[in-house]
Amino acid sequence: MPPEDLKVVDDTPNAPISLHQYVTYRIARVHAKLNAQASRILREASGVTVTQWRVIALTGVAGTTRLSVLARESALDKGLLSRNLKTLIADGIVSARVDEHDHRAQILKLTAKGQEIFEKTLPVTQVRQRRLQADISEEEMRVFRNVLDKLEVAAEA
Amino acid sequence: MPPEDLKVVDDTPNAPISLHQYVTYRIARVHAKLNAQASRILREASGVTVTQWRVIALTGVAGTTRLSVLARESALDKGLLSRNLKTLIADGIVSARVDEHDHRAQILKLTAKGQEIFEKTLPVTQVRQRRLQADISEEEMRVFRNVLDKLEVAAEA
DNA sequence: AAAAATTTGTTGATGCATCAACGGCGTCGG
DNA sequence: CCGACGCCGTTGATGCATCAACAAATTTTT
Repeated sequence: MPPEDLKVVDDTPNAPISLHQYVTYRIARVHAKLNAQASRILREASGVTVTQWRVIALTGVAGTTRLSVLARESALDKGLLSRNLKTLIADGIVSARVDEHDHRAQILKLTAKGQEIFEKTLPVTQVRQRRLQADISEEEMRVFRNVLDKLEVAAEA
Repeated sequence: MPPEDLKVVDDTPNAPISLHQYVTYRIARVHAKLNAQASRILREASGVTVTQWRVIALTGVAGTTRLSVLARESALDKGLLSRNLKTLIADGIVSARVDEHDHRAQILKLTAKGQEIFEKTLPVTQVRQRRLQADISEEEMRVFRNVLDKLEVAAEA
């Protein structure tokens, strides 16, 4: 009987194993739910997708930036960013002009419309963030982020 | 200047805001990295994908199960599961036979080949799990999971 | 100054995830 | 018994994410 194998491990006190399907798993689940929530909130607030909002937020904060910088800062795929920027530019939310000093690169900036979306949406995301954390103490949060850091490092090895 | 807006918020002591791009964001990043790592490890170990492995593991543990049960237990989309099962069945890893008592449902089970993969791969995932947690104390882990739970609840609201 | 290597951003291919619509089956109330 | 309803699993459509190949521009090496 196959169940035996896992049960033994799972029932072991302090078993690191019941967590296999747990940590990675639970992160995946929580991630999916947070993502769905963010997606819904952003769509209602301003009709942008999560990735689009990330680009808008990063660009808004930076004032002026470039795709390669966004890719580094956000850890998002440059191909993904390129596609997203294309629609943001087409929608008049981001402007792009060729860099004088490097003709490969484009200088990205929010348009007035983009700026408006940024300023309107930022508070919405802040409220959400506060709600998410309402029930979590600072100490818990500190530990949480610390563990995330450790997991991220371990995930790269 | 747009940066002002955020800077003010970000620099506020105890600002809940510097975390907007943090918690959700960091979870997304860690998730992506964990996923990529799992994907690589599983491909090397037995040539299955992450979702396939989840199906195999759940089925292996359960001994016998059904798609709807898998969907509930794993919180994966039933459509996604259906597609994955299709290839697992085609590859001779899972067997399916119609339930006598409910002709809509199928009874799923690992084949000998699937059982072999399950038994060969389980330890690999266990080792990985131990590595991931090597640097994390039990207390940290407890807090971490607790925060994940709270976030998951908050994400559903 | 020419060749090689690197960087920037675009595109295509593929796989994953989510949502919605559907056909078939079973169950429950009348 | 039978019609309404809900559940099981499949399929299609769509969007997201990752990887790899590429052209153009720049930088480094020799």
